[in-house]
Amino acid sequence: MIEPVKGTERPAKAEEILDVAERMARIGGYNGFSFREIAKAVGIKSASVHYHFPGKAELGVAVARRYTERFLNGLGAPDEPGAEPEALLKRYVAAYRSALVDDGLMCLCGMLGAEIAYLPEVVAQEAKRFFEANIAWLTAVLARKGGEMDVRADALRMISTLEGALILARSLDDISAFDAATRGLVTG
Amino acid sequence: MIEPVKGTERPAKAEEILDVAERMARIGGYNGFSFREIAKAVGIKSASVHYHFPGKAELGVAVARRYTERFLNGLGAPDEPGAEPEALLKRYVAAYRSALVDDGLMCLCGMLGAEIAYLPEVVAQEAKRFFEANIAWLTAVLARKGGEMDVRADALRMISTLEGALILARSLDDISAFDAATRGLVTG
DNA sequence: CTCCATTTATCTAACGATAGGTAGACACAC
DNA sequence: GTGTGTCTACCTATCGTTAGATAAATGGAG
Repeated sequence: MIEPVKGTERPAKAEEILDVAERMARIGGYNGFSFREIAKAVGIKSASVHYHFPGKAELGVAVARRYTERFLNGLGAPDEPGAEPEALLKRYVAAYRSALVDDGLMCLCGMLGAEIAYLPEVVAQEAKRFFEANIAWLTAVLARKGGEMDVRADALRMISTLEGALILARSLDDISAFDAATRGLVTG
Repeated sequence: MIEPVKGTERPAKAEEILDVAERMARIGGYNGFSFREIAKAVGIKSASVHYHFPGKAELGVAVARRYTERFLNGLGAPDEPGAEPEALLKRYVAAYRSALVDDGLMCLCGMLGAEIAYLPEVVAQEAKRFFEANIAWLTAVLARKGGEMDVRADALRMISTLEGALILARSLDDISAFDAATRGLVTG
């Protein structure tokens, strides 16, 4: 039997709860999921969800942490050998696109970021950490690419455009709007 | 006595309600305002808010309509004589920036767009209309400027970047992130 | 000018639904 | 028998919404 390496081993039911909560949050934000709805989806009662995650804030933090971790893992190291910086940037854009096109979901932290003023402080911190990690990854890749004047500004611009494009495409109910908005983001 | 020209004359109290609702919605989205909180802010009871706006959806629509109208009015005509296209685009960026920096508020329709899956249909339509009007304005300006290959794509990219930059800057609690993200958006 | 009807704008009080959260009992596994 | 995980049964708070009453202003009709 293969044991997970991470120190974040969780009961299967807890993982299930995170799955449902993440999907709901990526549609409707922090207010888009509730203990009762999650409980119904995973086949237990809402009181039992509190057994795995004491409160909504803790659940929100857990969802955001796992999301950020997976997102970064999916990107790979910014100095990945054998991967051109431009290919890494394209991979970055593709990560956003696939969320929208393949799963019909928004970026979790884009959702949290929009409503950040109403978030429990601990959850807001996780959204902030996601963006800071993204900036770090992008600046590392852009620095490797070279020729950039202000890599941090470019990183911020890329993230902004992608997050905004998700919102815009869903508002217009037109996936092609995402592609149009992000066209030329990488190859400039 | 000067009578307002518009067909949207409203009792002063209704306008007050819209003011409060808009400010709350631009902080916390559609779920960020409630009849009770609005009522408290304008000094009446929540039931009385229903006198002016029958339901929350109608209030949301009224807020969004007024917001869009004011936003477009603030931009001026895309073919405004004596205004360089580039100056108009800078005015567009400045509109977003001033909301964030001067008022500490988000774009209403960016907020609505983020949670659009949970919105009453009529409210979602208003958010969509805002973006479509913005695309129309920007494409008109960009077409005047000339030399663009795909004006619609450029318009979508500008809106996405600006909306995303608002979210990013507020998430990072760093206004300079907005400026960095939107630097070179116009003069590119 | 006065009387009556209507409108305007607000109130009190409550409704049913849903939210997050808690206490204590119960079953099952090691 | 000690945890682990789930249950039933509740709590308090807030939500949008409604019913019904009230007081003040408005506007014709006699």
